[in-house]
Amino acid sequence: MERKVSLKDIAQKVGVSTALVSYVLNNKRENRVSKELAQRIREVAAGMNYRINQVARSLKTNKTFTIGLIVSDIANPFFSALARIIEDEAEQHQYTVIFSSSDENAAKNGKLIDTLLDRQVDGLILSPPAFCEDQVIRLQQQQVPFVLVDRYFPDLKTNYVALDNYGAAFKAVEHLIESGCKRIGMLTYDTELFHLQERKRGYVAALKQHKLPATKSLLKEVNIRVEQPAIEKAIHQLLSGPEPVDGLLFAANNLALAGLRYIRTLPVHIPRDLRIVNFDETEALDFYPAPFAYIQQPLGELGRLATRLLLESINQRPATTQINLDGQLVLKSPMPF
Amino acid sequence: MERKVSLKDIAQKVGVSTALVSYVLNNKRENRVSKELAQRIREVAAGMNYRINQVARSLKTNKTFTIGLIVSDIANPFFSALARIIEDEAEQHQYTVIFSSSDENAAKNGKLIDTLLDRQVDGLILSPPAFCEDQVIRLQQQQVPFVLVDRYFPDLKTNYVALDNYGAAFKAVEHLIESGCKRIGMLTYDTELFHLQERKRGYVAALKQHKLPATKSLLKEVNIRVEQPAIEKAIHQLLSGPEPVDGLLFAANNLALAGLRYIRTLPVHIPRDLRIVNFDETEALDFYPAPFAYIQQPLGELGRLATRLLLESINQRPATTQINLDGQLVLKSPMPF
DNA sequence: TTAAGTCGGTTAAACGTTTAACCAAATATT
DNA sequence: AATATTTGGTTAAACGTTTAACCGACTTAA
Repeated sequence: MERKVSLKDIAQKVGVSTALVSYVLNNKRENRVSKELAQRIREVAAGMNYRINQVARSLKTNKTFTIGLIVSDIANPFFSALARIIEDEAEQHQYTVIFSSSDENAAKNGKLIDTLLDRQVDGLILSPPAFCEDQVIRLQQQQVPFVLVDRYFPDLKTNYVALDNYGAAFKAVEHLIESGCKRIGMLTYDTELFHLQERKRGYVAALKQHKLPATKSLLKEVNIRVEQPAIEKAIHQLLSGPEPVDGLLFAANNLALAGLRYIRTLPVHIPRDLRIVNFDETEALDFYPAPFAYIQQPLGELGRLATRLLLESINQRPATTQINLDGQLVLKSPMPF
Repeated sequence: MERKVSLKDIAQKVGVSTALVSYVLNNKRENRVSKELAQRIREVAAGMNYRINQVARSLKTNKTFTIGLIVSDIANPFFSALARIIEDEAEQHQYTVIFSSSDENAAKNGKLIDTLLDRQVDGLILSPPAFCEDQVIRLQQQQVPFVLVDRYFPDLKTNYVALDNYGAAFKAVEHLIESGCKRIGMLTYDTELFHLQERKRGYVAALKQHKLPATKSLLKEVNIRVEQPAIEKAIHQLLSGPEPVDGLLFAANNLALAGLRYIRTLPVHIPRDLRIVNFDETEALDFYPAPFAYIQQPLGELGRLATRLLLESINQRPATTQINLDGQLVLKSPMPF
C-alpha cells in the first residue's frame, strides 16, 4: 500500500501546524479557529483524500472503538444471528467488532481473550465454554469491560444477558403436561455449562411440582462432542421398555435436530405417541413433517442488551447488570398450515 | 482498565533499556544478547504479566495482522460458514478478522471499506453487492490487498475466488433434461450481480444446446428485496397456463426456500409433475418432503483459497489470481432415507 | 493608561513499540 | 604492540495522532 496522507501532509500544504489540523478535523476548539482557515483545512484534507489513521489515534487516546466477540462457533446460526445484531448495534456507536470462535474449548477461549486484549479492544462480549471461571475472574481483576451472553456463571458477579433457562424449561414441561403427557423425558448434554444445568433444573422442578415421575432413566445426557449414534441410543432407551416416554424435551437445537431426524425413522407418531419441545428455533426444522413446540429466545434483545451493556460498561462503570430474559413457547404445525 | 505493563516497566525493573527488552521478547538479535540476561528479562516479563500492545506495534510496523471481511449478511448461513472458515485459516497465520455486513447496499459497502481501511487492516475479503465497481477500482488504485469471494466483476482484473456459476447452472439444467424435463423454468433475482447473470447464462445455454425452449416466459425475475408474494406469483405463472414447466431451477437458496414453501401448498407432485434444482445447500430444506437436487458450493475451498490468496497478496505482490471452482450436483431424497 | 481578556494560532510531549546506528570493553588477529 | 573484530549492550528517532500549555497581538474594561 502506498503511504497514506497524514495530518502533517495537510499541515504542510496549508502552512499551519498539525495540531491545528487535528483540532479542525475533530471539530474541537471551534471558536478558537478562524472560519476561513478551518474551511481551507477541510478542503485540503478532502482534496488529498485524507483518512485518519485509527491505529495512531488509538495509541494516543487509548481507545480503539473495537469490541471483541467470542462465541463457540460463528457458523452456528444462533450465534451468527446474534453476531449480526451485535454488529448493527455496535455500528450505531461507531464501534467495530472482531469475532472469534472458541469451539467450546476453554483453552482456546483463553487464547482468544488474550489475542483480543493484545489488540486493545475496548471490551468483550463472551459466550463462554465450560470451565472458564478463572478467565472471567481475571477479566474482572484486570477491570476489562465485558458482558457474558447466553451463558454465564452463577457464582460470579458479572454482567450478563441470558435466557431464564430454568423458567423456559419449566414452561416447556408444563406445556407437555397440559397436553396430557405423563412420562416426560429430557435429552441434554453431559456438561457443566450452567445454562444447560438450569434447563435440567427447570425440567425436574416442573415434573416434581406436578407430581410426575422424575427418575434418572427419563433424563439422558450425551457428550457434547459425540453426535448421532449416542443420541439415537439415548432416544431409543427413552422410547423402549415397558413405559416409554410420551413427552420429550430437547435441551439444545443440535440435539433436537439429530433426535428428530432419528425419530422420523421410527414407528412413533407425533403427537399421538410422543410430544416434543425443543430449545431454540432452527430453520432446519421448517419442514419437519410433524408438529412440535419450541422455546424461542429473544435473540434481538439478547444481542442489543449485551451490546448496550458493554458500551455503558466501557464509558461509565456502573453496577454490574444481570438480565434474564423470558423465552417464549411457540407451537409449530407442519407446513403448509 | 488499569494501565498495562509496558516494555519500559520491564526495562526499569531489570535495569536495562527498553530496546533490549524488545529484542529479547521478539527473539531478535539472539546472538547479541547474553543468555542469562535474556532469561531474566523473560522471567520478569512473565512475572509482570506483560502483554504486548499491538496497537503500538502496528503503528510502528505499519502492520495490524488484521483482515477485514465484508459480506452481505453475516447471519446468512452461507456467509457465516464462510466466515468461520476464513477465521480458522486466518488464525493459523496469526491474523484476526473484523467482519461487517453490507446488506447488498453499495453505499454501505463503501462506508464499511473506509472504516476498515481507517483501522489499517492489512487486507480485505469482500463479497461485494452490485454497483461497487468504482469502490473496487479505488482499492486497486490505492494498492490495497484484497480478494473478492463468491461475487466478482467480470470486467475488473482482480483477485477472486468464486463458483463457476455458468457451469454449475448448465450442469443443473442438464440434470433436469436427463431426468426427462422438457419445459424448464428458472427463478432468479432481477439484479446486476454478476454471479446471478452467469447462472442465467448457463441456464439459457444448456437449454439452447439441447434444443429446448428458452423463452422469456420461462425465466422469472423477482426483486431482491421483495419476497414471498412476488415469488408466489412468479411460480404460479410458471406452473399455470397450457404449458406448465416440468423442471425448475432456483438461482439462490432464499428463492428456493420461499418457492418450495409455496409449491408445497399446491397440488403439484414432485418429482412427477415438477423437478427441482436449487443453488446452495440449506439446512432449512433438510426435511423437505420431496426429492430435489442442488448445487453444492465448495465452501471450504472458497474460504481457504480466498484467505490464502489474500495473505499472499499482503506479503508478496503476485500476479492477480482468478479462481472459479466447480459446483457439485447433489441429489437429495426426502428424509428418512 | 494599564490590566485583563480574547483571538488565533503554535510548541512540544506523549502514547508503546521497533530498529538503525552507535559505543565501550573484551577478544582475536597480524 | 597495534589494529580489527566480536560481544553485549544503549541511544534516539520514528510511526501518526492528541492535547495541555503557551504565546503574541488585539480588544475591552476600569
